[in-house]
Amino acid sequence: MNNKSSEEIRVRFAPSPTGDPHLGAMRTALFNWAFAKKNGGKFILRIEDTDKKRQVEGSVENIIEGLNWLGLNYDEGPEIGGDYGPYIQSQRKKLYINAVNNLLDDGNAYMCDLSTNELEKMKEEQKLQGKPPGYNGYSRNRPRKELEKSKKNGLPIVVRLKVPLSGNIEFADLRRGPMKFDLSKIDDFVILKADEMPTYHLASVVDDSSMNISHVLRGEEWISSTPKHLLLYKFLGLEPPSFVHLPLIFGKDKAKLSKRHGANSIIEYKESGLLPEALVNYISLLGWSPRNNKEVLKYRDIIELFDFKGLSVSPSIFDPEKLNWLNGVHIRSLDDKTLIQITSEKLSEELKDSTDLVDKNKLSEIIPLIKERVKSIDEIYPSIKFFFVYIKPEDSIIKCGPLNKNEIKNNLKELVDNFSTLLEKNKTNHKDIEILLRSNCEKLDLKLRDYLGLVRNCITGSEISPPLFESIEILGLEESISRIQDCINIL
RNA sequence: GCCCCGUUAGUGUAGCGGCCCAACACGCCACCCUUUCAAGGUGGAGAUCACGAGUUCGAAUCUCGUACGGGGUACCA
Repeated sequence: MNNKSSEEIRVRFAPSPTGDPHLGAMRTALFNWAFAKKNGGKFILRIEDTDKKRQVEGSVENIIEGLNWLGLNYDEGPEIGGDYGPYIQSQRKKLYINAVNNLLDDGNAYMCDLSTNELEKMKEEQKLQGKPPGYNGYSRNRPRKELEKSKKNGLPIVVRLKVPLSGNIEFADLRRGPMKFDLSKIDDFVILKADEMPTYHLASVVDDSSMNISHVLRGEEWISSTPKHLLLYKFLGLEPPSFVHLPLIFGKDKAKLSKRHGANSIIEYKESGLLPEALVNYISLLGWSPRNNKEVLKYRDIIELFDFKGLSVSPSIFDPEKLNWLNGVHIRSLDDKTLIQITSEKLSEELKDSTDLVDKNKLSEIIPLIKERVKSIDEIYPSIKFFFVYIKPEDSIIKCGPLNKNEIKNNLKELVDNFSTLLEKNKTNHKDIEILLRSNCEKLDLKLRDYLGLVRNCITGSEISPPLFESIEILGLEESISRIQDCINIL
C-alpha cells in the first residue's frame, strides 16, 4: 500500500486525557518529536477525548506541563493552534459524523440497535458453547430503514463497520516489516458509539488523514488494530500513513509500569529532583539505541541520531538505577551557573522564611564542591544544609580514633586557639586551613582520617560532607570556632 | 479459545552467516586515587545468545516447531 512518506513529515502525539501522562506515553512523544525534528517536520499534539466516562479533570494540563518540562515542544496543538485544528477530538465531531455517513451511504457500515446488555448476553452464550465471543453480525444484513426506525424510537444506536468476511489485509511496519491479518478474524467493530462519539479507530483515522499525518509512531498495543484502521482508510478512500510500532515499557517484575515501580506520572518525576534532559536521555534508551552505541545523549544527539533501525522490537524494563546514574551524569555536565540557578530556586522553596540565606554568591562557592557528589537535585540541600544551619552533631560521632573524651576536648580547645590565630592573621584561605590541620595532625600523631573526621563531624554535624578545608573557608572561621566550642561544651 | 508481536548476563542494548565459547553501559565486587562521601581509573564475577530440530563447510545471526512472556480480541484508548 502506498503511503505519504514522500511528502512533508508530520507526526503526532495523541494521548487521551484519562489521568496523568505516564512514562511510556512520554517516550512515544519523545520519539515522535525526535523524528519530526530530525526531518524538519512537524510535531503535533492532539487530545483524544472521545471517551467522556474515563476523562480525568486536569489531565490535559498535566500532559502539556509534562511535555513542556521535558522540552518536547510541539508545532501545533490545543492551546497554540495550527492550520489543522481544532486539536481536541470532542471539538471535531462533525468530521466523524460525516465520515460515518459516507460509510453508511456506501454500504460499508451499518447501524445496530443491540443494547450493551443484549451484547453481553450474546457473548456469554457464545462462551458457553465454546465459541470465541464476539459480535455476531446481528444487524449486518438488516435493512437500513428498520434501524433508522429504531433510532427514531429512541433506541441506542451504534454504527459498525462492515468488515469483509474473507481476505487478508497486509501492511509493512517500518521497523518490524510485513504483517498479514486475516479479515475473517476481525469483528464488525463499532465506529460510532451510542452517544454519537466516535471510537478511537474512526477518530484517529479521520484525524490522521485530515491533519495530514505522514507517520504514526505509537505503542505496540496498536498492532492488532492496524488492519481495522487500514480498512477504514480504504473505505473512506483515504491514503494511510506509515506505521511504526514501539515496544512497551514494563517495570522490574515485567508487569506494566505502575506506582509500585516508583513514580510513573511525569508530574511526579518533575518533582523528584530529576533533570528533564536526564529523563529524556533515559527514556530514549528504552526501546531504542543510537548507531554509535553512546548512552549519554543531549537533546541534539537524540535528534541527530534517531532512526527507526535503532528501535527495538521487544519490550524494555524500566530501571530506576540507571536513570539515577544518568541524572548524576547530566548534573555533572551542567555548567555551574545553571546548577546554581536551579539550586537557588530549590532552596528558596526549602528555606521559605529565610530567603536571604539563599545567597547566590555563597552558592557559587558551594556548588562546585558538591556537583560531583549528587545524583539528584533533591540531594543538594541535605548535603549543604550545614552551611546555612548549625547541625548539632550526635555525641557518638564526636570521636577521634583511639582518643578519650578528655584528649578530644583538649585537642578541640587547641584547635579553637589555632583558628583564632588564623583569623587574627587574616589567613582564612582553605590552603591556610589545610596547612594548619595537617600539621596539627602530625603533631598529635593521629591518622589524618581520624583527626579530620573529628573536625568534620563537629563542624558539619555529619560524617559525610563536601571537602573539609574548602567548607571551613566558606563557612567562615568564626562560625567554625563557635561550632567547635559548642562541641567542647557537650563533652 | 483465537489472532498478533516478542525472547542476547539482574537491567538496557550491540551484533544482521565466519572477526563472537559474544561487546558496551547501569548495578554488584575488588583494588588504585583520596580528609569523609562522591567522581575518576584499573580489574573481576555474571550469558551453554529461551529450548529443539533443520539449512550451511560454518548460525546469536536464516527456516520450522515447542516453551515462555506480552499485546489484542470493548459502545477504552
